[in-house]
Amino acid sequence: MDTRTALLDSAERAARQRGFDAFSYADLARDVGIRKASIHHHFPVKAALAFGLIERYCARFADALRDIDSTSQTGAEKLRAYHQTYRSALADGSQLCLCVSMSAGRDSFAEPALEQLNQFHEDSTAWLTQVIQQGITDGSVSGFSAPEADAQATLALMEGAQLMARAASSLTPFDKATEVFLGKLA
Amino acid sequence: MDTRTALLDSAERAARQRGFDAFSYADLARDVGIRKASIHHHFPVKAALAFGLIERYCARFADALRDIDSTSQTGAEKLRAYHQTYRSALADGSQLCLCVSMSAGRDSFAEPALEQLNQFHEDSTAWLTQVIQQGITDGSVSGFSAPEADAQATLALMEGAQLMARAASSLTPFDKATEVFLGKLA
DNA sequence: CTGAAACTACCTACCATTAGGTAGGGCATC
DNA sequence: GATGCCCTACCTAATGGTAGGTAGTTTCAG
Repeated sequence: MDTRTALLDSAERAARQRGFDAFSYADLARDVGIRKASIHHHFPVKAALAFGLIERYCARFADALRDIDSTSQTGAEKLRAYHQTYRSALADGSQLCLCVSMSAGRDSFAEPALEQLNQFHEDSTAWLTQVIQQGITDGSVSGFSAPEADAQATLALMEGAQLMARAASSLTPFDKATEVFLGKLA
Repeated sequence: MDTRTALLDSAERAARQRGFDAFSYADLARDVGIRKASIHHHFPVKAALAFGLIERYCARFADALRDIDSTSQTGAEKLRAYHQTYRSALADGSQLCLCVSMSAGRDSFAEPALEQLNQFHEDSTAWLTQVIQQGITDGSVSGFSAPEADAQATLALMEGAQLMARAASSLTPFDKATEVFLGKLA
Protein backbone atom coordinates (compact mmCIF):
# COMPACT_ATOMS: atom_id res chain seq x y z
CA MET A 1 0.00 0.00 0.00
CA ASP A 2 1.15 3.48 -0.88
CA THR A 3 2.74 5.06 2.19
CA ARG A 4 1.44 8.52 1.41
CA THR A 5 -2.08 7.16 1.24
CA ALA A 6 -1.60 5.23 4.46
CA LEU A 7 -0.47 8.44 6.16
CA LEU A 8 -3.46 10.36 4.85
CA ASP A 9 -5.80 7.59 5.99
CA SER A 10 -4.34 7.52 9.47
CA ALA A 11 -4.30 11.29 9.75
CA GLU A 12 -7.87 11.58 8.55
CA ARG A 13 -9.07 9.07 11.10
CA ALA A 14 -7.24 10.89 13.89
CA ALA A 15 -8.38 14.34 12.77
CA ARG A 16 -11.98 13.28 12.59
CA GLN A 17 -11.92 11.58 15.95
CA ARG A 18 -9.75 13.89 17.98
CA GLY A 19 -9.06 16.98 15.89
CA PHE A 20 -6.20 17.97 13.64
CA ASP A 21 -4.04 19.42 16.39
CA ALA A 22 -4.62 16.50 18.68
CA PHE A 23 -2.52 13.96 16.84
CA SER A 24 1.21 14.10 16.31
CA TYR A 25 3.68 12.86 13.77
CA ALA A 26 4.69 10.34 16.41
CA ASP A 27 1.14 8.97 16.56
CA LEU A 28 1.05 8.78 12.81
CA ALA A 29 4.40 7.02 12.64
CA ARG A 30 3.31 4.43 15.17
CA ASP A 31 0.06 3.82 13.34
CA VAL A 32 1.54 3.49 9.87
CA GLY A 33 4.66 1.61 10.96
CA ILE A 34 7.22 4.08 9.78
CA ARG A 35 9.69 6.36 11.55
CA LYS A 36 8.61 9.83 12.54
CA ALA A 37 11.23 11.55 10.42
CA SER A 38 10.14 9.64 7.34
CA ILE A 39 6.78 11.34 7.40
CA HIS A 40 8.55 14.58 6.58
CA HIS A 41 9.57 13.04 3.28
CA HIS A 42 5.91 12.92 2.27
CA PHE A 43 4.70 15.97 4.17
CA PRO A 44 7.59 18.32 4.94
CA VAL A 45 5.55 20.31 7.44
CA LYS A 46 2.27 19.57 9.16
CA ALA A 47 0.54 22.29 7.17
CA ALA A 48 1.24 20.24 4.06
CA LEU A 49 -0.55 17.32 5.70
CA ALA A 50 -3.52 19.55 6.48
CA PHE A 51 -3.69 20.67 2.90
CA GLY A 52 -3.33 17.12 1.57
CA LEU A 53 -6.15 16.01 3.83
CA ILE A 54 -8.56 18.73 2.77
CA GLU A 55 -7.64 18.37 -0.86
CA ARG A 56 -8.40 14.67 -0.90
CA TYR A 57 -11.57 15.18 1.11
CA CYS A 58 -12.89 17.78 -1.33
CA ALA A 59 -12.16 15.57 -4.30
CA ARG A 60 -13.93 12.64 -2.68
CA PHE A 61 -16.91 14.71 -1.70
CA ALA A 62 -17.24 16.08 -5.22
CA ASP A 63 -17.19 12.50 -6.46
CA ALA A 64 -19.89 11.55 -3.98
CA LEU A 65 -22.10 14.40 -5.17
CA ARG A 66 -21.58 13.39 -8.79
CA ASP A 67 -22.46 9.86 -7.83
CA ILE A 68 -25.67 11.00 -6.18
CA ASP A 69 -26.52 13.03 -9.25
CA SER A 70 -26.13 10.03 -11.50
CA THR A 71 -27.89 7.42 -9.37
CA SER A 72 -30.76 9.42 -7.86
CA GLN A 73 -33.61 10.87 -9.83
CA THR A 74 -35.77 13.32 -7.88
CA GLY A 75 -34.60 16.20 -5.73
CA ALA A 76 -35.92 14.42 -2.67
CA GLU A 77 -33.97 11.26 -3.46
CA LYS A 78 -30.78 13.27 -3.86
CA LEU A 79 -31.31 15.09 -0.57
CA ARG A 80 -31.93 11.81 1.18
CA ALA A 81 -28.68 10.45 -0.23
CA TYR A 82 -26.89 13.63 0.86
CA HIS A 83 -28.27 13.26 4.36
CA GLN A 84 -27.15 9.65 4.42
CA THR A 85 -23.61 10.68 3.51
CA TYR A 86 -23.37 12.86 6.61
CA ARG A 87 -25.06 10.28 8.74
CA SER A 88 -22.77 7.43 7.84
CA ALA A 89 -19.70 9.66 8.14
CA LEU A 90 -20.48 9.84 11.86
CA ALA A 91 -19.87 6.12 12.18
CA ASP A 92 -21.44 5.43 15.56
CA GLY A 93 -21.04 9.01 16.68
CA SER A 94 -17.33 8.71 17.18
CA GLN A 95 -16.10 10.94 14.39
CA LEU A 96 -17.03 14.06 12.51
CA CYS A 97 -16.74 14.62 8.84
CA LEU A 98 -13.36 16.16 8.10
CA CYS A 99 -14.85 19.49 7.14
CA VAL A 100 -16.64 19.96 10.44
CA SER A 101 -13.60 18.83 12.34
CA MET A 102 -11.32 21.27 10.57
CA SER A 103 -13.79 24.15 10.61
CA ALA A 104 -13.93 23.73 14.32
CA GLY A 105 -10.25 23.32 14.90
CA ARG A 106 -8.03 26.17 15.78
CA ASP A 107 -7.17 28.68 13.10
CA SER A 108 -3.81 27.05 12.70
CA PHE A 109 -4.29 26.52 9.02
CA ALA A 110 -2.46 28.47 6.37
CA GLU A 111 -4.18 30.30 3.57
CA PRO A 112 -4.29 27.47 1.01
CA ALA A 113 -6.02 25.10 3.41
CA LEU A 114 -8.54 27.69 4.55
CA GLU A 115 -9.27 28.56 0.97
CA GLN A 116 -10.07 24.95 0.12
CA LEU A 117 -12.29 24.73 3.16
CA ASN A 118 -14.33 27.71 2.10
CA GLN A 119 -14.42 26.43 -1.45
CA PHE A 120 -15.95 23.26 -0.11
CA HIS A 121 -18.67 25.21 1.64
CA GLU A 122 -19.44 27.12 -1.53
CA ASP A 123 -19.52 24.00 -3.69
CA SER A 124 -21.79 22.27 -1.20
CA THR A 125 -24.31 25.09 -1.02
CA ALA A 126 -24.23 25.50 -4.79
CA TRP A 127 -25.08 21.83 -5.23
CA LEU A 128 -27.75 21.95 -2.54
CA THR A 129 -29.29 25.07 -4.05
CA GLN A 130 -29.61 23.37 -7.40
CA VAL A 131 -30.96 20.14 -5.94
CA ILE A 132 -33.52 21.93 -3.78
CA GLN A 133 -34.59 23.91 -6.83
CA GLN A 134 -35.00 20.64 -8.69
CA GLY A 135 -37.04 19.21 -5.84
CA ILE A 136 -39.37 22.18 -5.91
CA THR A 137 -39.76 21.85 -9.66
CA ASP A 138 -40.37 18.11 -9.70
CA GLY A 139 -42.63 18.37 -6.68
CA SER A 140 -40.71 15.83 -4.62
CA VAL A 141 -40.06 18.17 -1.69
CA SER A 142 -42.23 20.45 0.41
CA GLY A 143 -41.45 23.22 2.84
CA PHE A 144 -38.65 24.74 0.80
CA SER A 145 -39.19 28.09 -0.83
CA ALA A 146 -35.89 29.98 -1.07
CA PRO A 147 -33.39 27.44 -2.47
CA GLU A 148 -30.27 29.42 -1.71
CA ALA A 149 -31.15 30.19 1.90
CA ASP A 150 -32.52 26.67 2.32
CA ALA A 151 -29.24 25.29 1.04
CA GLN A 152 -27.18 27.26 3.51
CA ALA A 153 -29.53 26.23 6.30
CA THR A 154 -29.30 22.59 5.27
CA LEU A 155 -25.51 22.59 5.35
CA ALA A 156 -25.54 24.28 8.75
CA LEU A 157 -28.07 21.75 9.99
CA MET A 158 -25.93 18.80 8.89
CA GLU A 159 -22.79 20.20 10.45
CA GLY A 160 -24.51 21.18 13.67
CA ALA A 161 -26.25 17.84 13.93
CA GLN A 162 -22.91 16.07 13.52
CA LEU A 163 -21.44 18.17 16.28
CA MET A 164 -24.22 17.30 18.67
CA ALA A 165 -24.03 13.62 17.83
CA ARG A 166 -20.31 13.55 18.35
CA ALA A 167 -20.64 15.34 21.68
CA ALA A 168 -23.15 12.75 22.82
CA SER A 169 -21.24 9.86 21.20
CA SER A 170 -24.51 8.72 19.72
CA LEU A 171 -26.38 8.94 16.45
CA THR A 172 -29.61 9.85 18.20
CA PRO A 173 -29.12 13.63 18.33
CA PHE A 174 -28.26 13.61 14.63
CA ASP A 175 -31.40 11.69 13.79
CA LYS A 176 -33.57 13.90 16.00
CA ALA A 177 -32.13 17.09 14.56
CA THR A 178 -32.61 16.01 10.96
CA GLU A 179 -36.03 14.45 11.47
CA VAL A 180 -37.92 17.53 10.31
CA PHE A 181 -35.63 17.90 7.31
CA LEU A 182 -36.27 14.32 6.20
CA GLY A 183 -39.99 14.86 6.67
CA LYS A 184 -39.91 17.49 3.96
CA LEU A 185 -38.76 14.93 1.41
CA ALA A 186 -41.73 13.13 -0.09
CA MET B 1 -10.17 42.42 39.49
CA ASP B 2 -10.54 38.86 40.72
CA THR B 3 -7.69 36.79 39.30
CA ARG B 4 -9.76 33.68 38.93
CA THR B 5 -12.29 35.59 36.88
CA ALA B 6 -9.54 37.18 34.81
CA LEU B 7 -8.17 33.73 34.08
CA LEU B 8 -11.57 32.42 33.07
CA ASP B 9 -12.14 35.44 30.84
CA SER B 10 -8.82 35.04 29.11
CA ALA B 11 -9.25 31.29 28.73
CA GLU B 12 -12.74 31.70 27.36
CA ARG B 13 -11.61 34.19 24.76
CA ALA B 14 -8.78 31.90 23.70
CA ALA B 15 -10.94 28.78 23.65
CA ARG B 16 -13.59 30.44 21.55
CA GLN B 17 -11.13 31.86 19.09
CA ARG B 18 -8.61 29.08 18.74
CA GLY B 19 -9.94 26.07 20.64
CA PHE B 20 -9.38 24.76 24.13
CA ASP B 21 -6.27 22.78 23.31
CA ALA B 22 -4.74 25.60 21.33
CA PHE B 23 -3.91 27.85 24.25
CA SER B 24 -1.49 27.12 27.04
CA TYR B 25 -1.01 28.13 30.62
CA ALA B 26 1.88 30.23 29.35
CA ASP B 27 -0.43 32.17 27.05
CA LEU B 28 -2.85 32.64 29.88
CA ALA B 29 -0.13 33.84 32.25
CA ARG B 30 1.11 36.38 29.71
CA ASP B 31 -2.39 37.64 29.08
CA VAL B 32 -3.42 37.99 32.70
CA GLY B 33 -0.06 39.24 33.94
CA ILE B 34 0.70 36.49 36.37
CA ARG B 35 3.27 33.70 36.45
CA LYS B 36 2.47 30.38 34.84
CA ALA B 37 2.83 28.42 38.06
CA SER B 38 0.38 30.72 39.82
CA ILE B 39 -2.41 29.58 37.58
CA HIS B 40 -2.18 26.18 39.20
CA HIS B 41 -3.26 27.74 42.44
CA HIS B 42 -6.64 28.53 40.88
CA PHE B 43 -6.85 25.61 38.48
CA PRO B 44 -4.58 22.78 39.64
CA VAL B 45 -4.86 20.96 36.31
CA LYS B 46 -6.11 22.11 32.94
CA ALA B 47 -9.14 19.85 33.21
CA ALA B 48 -10.25 21.97 36.15
CA LEU B 49 -10.05 25.01 33.91
CA ALA B 50 -12.18 23.25 31.30
CA PHE B 51 -14.75 22.43 33.89
CA GLY B 52 -14.72 25.95 35.32
CA LEU B 53 -15.22 27.35 31.86
CA ILE B 54 -18.16 25.15 31.00
CA GLU B 55 -19.71 25.59 34.41
CA ARG B 56 -19.67 29.37 34.17
CA TYR B 57 -20.88 29.25 30.60
CA CYS B 58 -23.85 27.07 31.49
CA ALA B 59 -24.80 29.32 34.37
CA ARG B 60 -24.60 32.39 32.18
CA PHE B 61 -26.59 30.78 29.43
CA ALA B 62 -29.29 29.73 31.86
CA ASP B 63 -29.43 33.32 33.07
CA ALA B 64 -29.76 34.55 29.51
CA LEU B 65 -32.65 32.19 28.86
CA ARG B 66 -34.37 33.30 32.06
CA ASP B 67 -33.81 36.87 30.96
CA ILE B 68 -35.39 36.17 27.59
CA ASP B 69 -38.33 34.53 29.31
CA SER B 70 -38.93 37.55 31.48
CA THR B 71 -38.49 40.28 28.87
CA SER B 72 -40.04 38.70 25.78
CA GLN B 73 -43.69 37.85 25.41
CA THR B 74 -44.52 35.71 22.40
CA GLY B 75 -42.76 32.54 21.30
CA ALA B 76 -41.52 34.33 18.21
CA GLU B 77 -39.99 37.14 20.24
CA LYS B 78 -38.19 34.66 22.44
CA LEU B 79 -36.82 32.75 19.46
CA ARG B 80 -35.62 35.98 17.91
CA ALA B 81 -33.82 36.86 21.12
CA TYR B 82 -32.34 33.37 21.25
CA HIS B 83 -31.09 33.74 17.70
CA GLN B 84 -29.61 37.10 18.55
CA THR B 85 -27.67 35.56 21.43
CA TYR B 86 -25.90 33.17 19.07
CA ARG B 87 -25.39 35.87 16.49
CA SER B 88 -23.74 38.34 18.81
CA ALA B 89 -21.58 35.63 20.38
CA LEU B 90 -19.88 35.35 17.01
CA ALA B 91 -18.57 38.88 17.34
CA ASP B 92 -17.51 39.61 13.79
CA GLY B 93 -17.12 35.94 12.95
CA SER B 94 -13.94 35.56 14.93
CA GLN B 95 -15.16 33.33 17.72
CA LEU B 96 -17.59 30.54 18.42
CA CYS B 97 -19.78 30.18 21.41
CA LEU B 98 -17.98 28.13 24.01
CA CYS B 99 -20.27 25.18 23.64
CA VAL B 100 -19.61 24.80 19.92
CA SER B 101 -15.93 25.28 20.46
CA MET B 102 -15.76 22.62 23.13
CA SER B 103 -18.07 20.20 21.39
CA ALA B 104 -15.74 20.35 18.46
CA GLY B 105 -12.55 20.13 20.44
CA ARG B 106 -10.79 16.89 20.92
CA ASP B 107 -12.23 14.42 23.32
CA SER B 108 -9.69 15.52 25.86
CA PHE B 109 -12.29 16.35 28.44
CA ALA B 110 -12.91 14.34 31.51
CA GLU B 111 -16.28 13.00 32.51
CA PRO B 112 -17.51 15.95 34.58
CA ALA B 113 -16.90 18.43 31.76
CA LEU B 114 -18.52 16.22 29.14
CA GLU B 115 -21.48 15.71 31.41
CA GLN B 116 -22.00 19.45 31.77
CA LEU B 117 -21.72 19.85 28.02
CA ASN B 118 -24.45 17.31 27.38
CA GLN B 119 -26.53 18.82 30.14
CA PHE B 120 -26.30 22.12 28.31
CA HIS B 121 -27.60 20.54 25.14
CA GLU B 122 -30.49 18.99 26.98
CA ASP B 123 -31.38 22.20 28.77
CA SER B 124 -31.24 24.12 25.53
CA THR B 125 -33.48 21.77 23.64
CA ALA B 126 -35.89 21.59 26.57
CA TRP B 127 -36.19 25.37 26.60
CA LEU B 128 -36.52 25.53 22.82
CA THR B 129 -39.17 22.83 22.83
CA GLN B 130 -41.24 24.74 25.31
CA VAL B 131 -40.81 28.06 23.52
CA ILE B 132 -41.67 26.60 20.13
CA GLN B 133 -44.74 25.02 21.70
CA GLN B 134 -45.68 28.42 23.08
CA GLY B 135 -45.18 29.99 19.66
CA ILE B 136 -47.49 27.47 18.07
CA THR B 137 -50.10 28.09 20.74
CA ASP B 138 -49.94 31.89 20.61
CA GLY B 139 -49.80 31.82 16.82
CA SER B 140 -46.61 33.87 16.61
CA VAL B 141 -44.66 31.28 14.62
CA SER B 142 -45.36 29.27 11.49
CA GLY B 143 -43.70 26.26 9.94
CA PHE B 144 -43.12 24.42 13.20
CA SER B 145 -45.13 21.32 13.92
CA ALA B 146 -43.12 18.92 16.07
CA PRO B 147 -41.67 21.07 18.88
CA GLU B 148 -39.17 18.55 20.14
CA ALA B 149 -37.69 17.72 16.74
CA ASP B 150 -37.86 21.40 15.78
CA ALA B 151 -35.96 22.28 18.93
CA GLN B 152 -33.16 19.85 18.18
CA ALA B 153 -33.01 21.08 14.60
CA THR B 154 -32.87 24.69 15.77
CA LEU B 155 -29.96 24.05 18.09
CA ALA B 156 -28.11 22.17 15.34
CA LEU B 157 -28.81 25.02 12.96
CA MET B 158 -27.39 27.62 15.33
CA GLU B 159 -24.27 25.61 16.02
CA GLY B 160 -23.71 24.74 12.38
CA ALA B 161 -24.30 28.32 11.28
CA GLN B 162 -21.73 29.50 13.80
CA LEU B 163 -19.23 27.02 12.49
CA MET B 164 -19.67 28.21 8.94
CA ALA B 165 -19.43 31.85 9.92
CA ARG B 166 -16.28 31.25 11.88
CA ALA B 167 -14.72 29.36 8.98
CA ALA B 168 -15.47 32.25 6.68
CA SER B 169 -14.56 34.88 9.28
CA SER B 170 -17.79 36.63 8.44
CA LEU B 171 -21.30 36.95 9.78
CA THR B 172 -22.79 36.49 6.33
CA PRO B 173 -22.99 32.67 6.33
CA PHE B 174 -24.66 32.77 9.73
CA ASP B 175 -27.24 35.24 8.51
CA LYS B 176 -27.85 33.30 5.31
CA ALA B 177 -28.23 30.00 7.13
CA THR B 178 -30.68 31.38 9.69
CA GLU B 179 -32.69 33.46 7.21
CA VAL B 180 -35.37 30.83 6.74
CA PHE B 181 -35.59 30.25 10.48
CA LEU B 182 -36.16 33.95 11.15
CA GLY B 183 -38.78 34.01 8.39
CA LYS B 184 -40.87 31.57 10.38
CA LEU B 185 -41.17 34.05 13.25
CA ALA B 186 -44.07 36.40 12.63
C1' DC C 1 25.44 -3.01 -22.06
C1' DT C 2 27.52 -0.46 -18.54
C1' DG C 3 28.37 2.63 -14.97
C1' DA C 4 27.82 7.09 -12.90
C1' DA C 5 24.40 10.38 -11.49
C1' DA C 6 20.14 11.27 -9.55
C1' DC C 7 16.13 10.18 -7.21
C1' DT C 8 12.93 7.82 -3.84
C1' DA C 9 11.96 6.22 0.50
C1' DC C 10 13.33 5.33 4.44
C1' DC C 11 16.55 5.38 8.58
C1' DT C 12 19.17 7.06 13.29
C1' DA C 13 20.16 10.72 16.02
C1' DC C 14 19.48 14.95 17.27
C1' DC C 15 17.59 19.84 17.94
C1' DA C 16 15.00 23.87 20.24
C1' DT C 17 10.77 24.78 22.10
C1' DT C 18 6.78 24.11 24.52
C1' DA C 19 3.50 21.52 27.17
C1' DG C 20 1.35 20.74 31.79
C1' DG C 21 2.84 20.21 36.26
C1' DT C 22 5.66 20.33 40.91
C1' DA C 23 8.48 21.95 45.02
C1' DG C 24 9.14 25.16 48.05
C1' DG C 25 9.57 29.90 49.59
C1' DG C 26 7.98 34.97 50.53
C1' DC C 27 4.57 37.95 52.15
C1' DA C 28 0.39 39.84 53.18
C1' DT C 29 -4.11 39.56 55.84
C1' DC C 30 -7.54 37.76 58.84
C1' DG D 1 0.06 31.51 62.92
C1' DA D 2 -2.70 29.65 59.41
C1' DT D 3 -4.42 30.63 54.95
C1' DG D 4 -4.53 32.74 50.38
C1' DC D 5 -1.95 34.28 46.59
C1' DC D 6 1.85 34.71 44.14
C1' DC D 7 6.69 33.95 43.15
C1' DT D 8 11.36 31.55 41.28
C1' DA D 9 13.21 27.53 39.74
C1' DC D 10 12.75 23.41 38.08
C1' DC D 11 11.00 18.76 35.93
C1' DT D 12 9.59 15.26 32.39
C1' DA D 13 7.47 14.28 28.28
C1' DA D 14 6.20 15.60 24.06
C1' DT D 15 6.04 18.62 20.03
C1' DG D 16 7.32 19.71 15.00
C1' DG D 17 11.36 19.79 12.58
C1' DT D 18 16.42 19.05 10.87
C1' DA D 19 20.97 16.84 9.61
C1' DG D 20 23.01 13.48 7.44
C1' DG D 21 23.22 8.86 5.88
C1' DT D 22 21.87 4.31 3.46
C1' DA D 23 19.75 1.13 0.60
C1' DG D 24 17.38 0.33 -3.86
C1' DT D 25 15.71 2.03 -8.28
C1' DT D 26 15.60 4.88 -12.46
C1' DT D 27 17.79 7.51 -16.06
C1' DC D 28 20.84 8.15 -19.53
C1' DA D 29 25.36 9.08 -21.84
C1' DG D 30 29.42 6.66 -23.58
